[in-house]
Amino acid sequence: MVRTADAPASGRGRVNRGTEETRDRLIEAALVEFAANGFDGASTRAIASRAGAHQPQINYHFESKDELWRLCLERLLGELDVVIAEHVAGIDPTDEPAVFAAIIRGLVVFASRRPELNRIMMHEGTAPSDRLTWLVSNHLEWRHRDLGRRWISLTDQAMAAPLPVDVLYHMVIGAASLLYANAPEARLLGIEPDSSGAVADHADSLVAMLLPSYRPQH
Amino acid sequence: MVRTADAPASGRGRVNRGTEETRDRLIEAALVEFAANGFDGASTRAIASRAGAHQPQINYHFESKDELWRLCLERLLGELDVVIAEHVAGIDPTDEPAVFAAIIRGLVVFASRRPELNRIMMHEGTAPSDRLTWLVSNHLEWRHRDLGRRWISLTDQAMAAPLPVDVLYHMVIGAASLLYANAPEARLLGIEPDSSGAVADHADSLVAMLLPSYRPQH
DNA sequence: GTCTATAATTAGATAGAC
DNA sequence: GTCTATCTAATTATAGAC
Repeated sequence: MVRTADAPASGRGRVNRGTEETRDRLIEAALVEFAANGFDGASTRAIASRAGAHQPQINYHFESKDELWRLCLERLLGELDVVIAEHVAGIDPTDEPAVFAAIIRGLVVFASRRPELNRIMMHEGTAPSDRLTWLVSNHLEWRHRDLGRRWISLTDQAMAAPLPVDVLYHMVIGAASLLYANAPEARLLGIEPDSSGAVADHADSLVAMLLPSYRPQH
Repeated sequence: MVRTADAPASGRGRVNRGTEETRDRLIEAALVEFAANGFDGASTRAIASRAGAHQPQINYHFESKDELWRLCLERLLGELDVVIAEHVAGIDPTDEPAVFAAIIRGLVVFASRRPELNRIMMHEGTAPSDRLTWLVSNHLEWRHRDLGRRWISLTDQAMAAPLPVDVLYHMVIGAASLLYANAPEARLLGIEPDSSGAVADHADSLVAMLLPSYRPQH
């Protein structure tokens, strides 16, 4: 089914190319600015400027800076899910170590490609706020529970390193993502986080440390 | 040699009790605010209020908000050095795995006691800035080099996990500190980062993962 | 939908009385 | 040294022409 030019859609299905594109560019620019400078440090002027738009367009396309922030998080988390799904695809779901290893690899690869998500979460996690409460209850809680369940199952099978569940989540995310979240700092230290092969090595090392008795088949 | 009351010191050696105390409280309050909200999110009014002082006192005691921030970092880094020195004290310096393990334990213990340092560093590491350049060249560079040298030596002795030097620093710091840096997030997930015994277990787990063949004597 | 102009608030820093 | 009052600049959000 093709939509013809002389019969433009109306109402709920209506699509305005120019508008959707600007909205999209604003979200993309916002997520970069929020990641680099935090919520308070990211001015709506800087966001609009990065998107090639004017500052008042933000409040035309979004209810507030807060709503824009939430849309940034949902875009990034959606992309994370895609990358993890790609890594898990084709693996036997009953092979729990292999699935867990694929999730960890997905986390490392995503953190290197899209450091913005981990940057924003590290900014927001340092103090209670309405944004943090929204983020945890809508997006983080189930992910945390899911990873914990998998870890306990692997622990029961003696496949897991001796790591308490309560530290697993943050240790894994910290070990997987700080290098990329703080890439500007790393570069000043002479490290190039995205150099070829380094990301895969990083992921392999982390998997090997978490699942000492697991050896992936090549 | 005792300074008598009727001969108050003057010039460079002069000490004003009230002043030094206010200055001290302002630094302590600032470091908490910078850690919670980032440099931009921490207003000088909020800092002064937390210290029980008025906002203009900040510019009386410090040249600028930037200088106050640098003094916060130097206080925190000084405290980190003390905690690491305490953990390394009494260990045979030629026992490289034991020294490395003690440093890691010191990092975990300090991150749990004083999460402000890692919070601030995670805020600042997400974008280039004069603050970040100052921090890296004055305080982070030598620490990074020192840890890397120790890791290479342990790798040569086959005591280290198969982890590239270039990822070691951030993986260790991320694994050691994210739980405490993002404690407000962890608490919303139902985790109490500072519960008794958990910090020591965290440190032991991390050491065991990094130095698989090292077994500490109890 | 996009633009200019601006309202309303808050920021860091300063002046001057005490 | 500490306080009140205030300056200048920057912030988010809105009004209204086009």
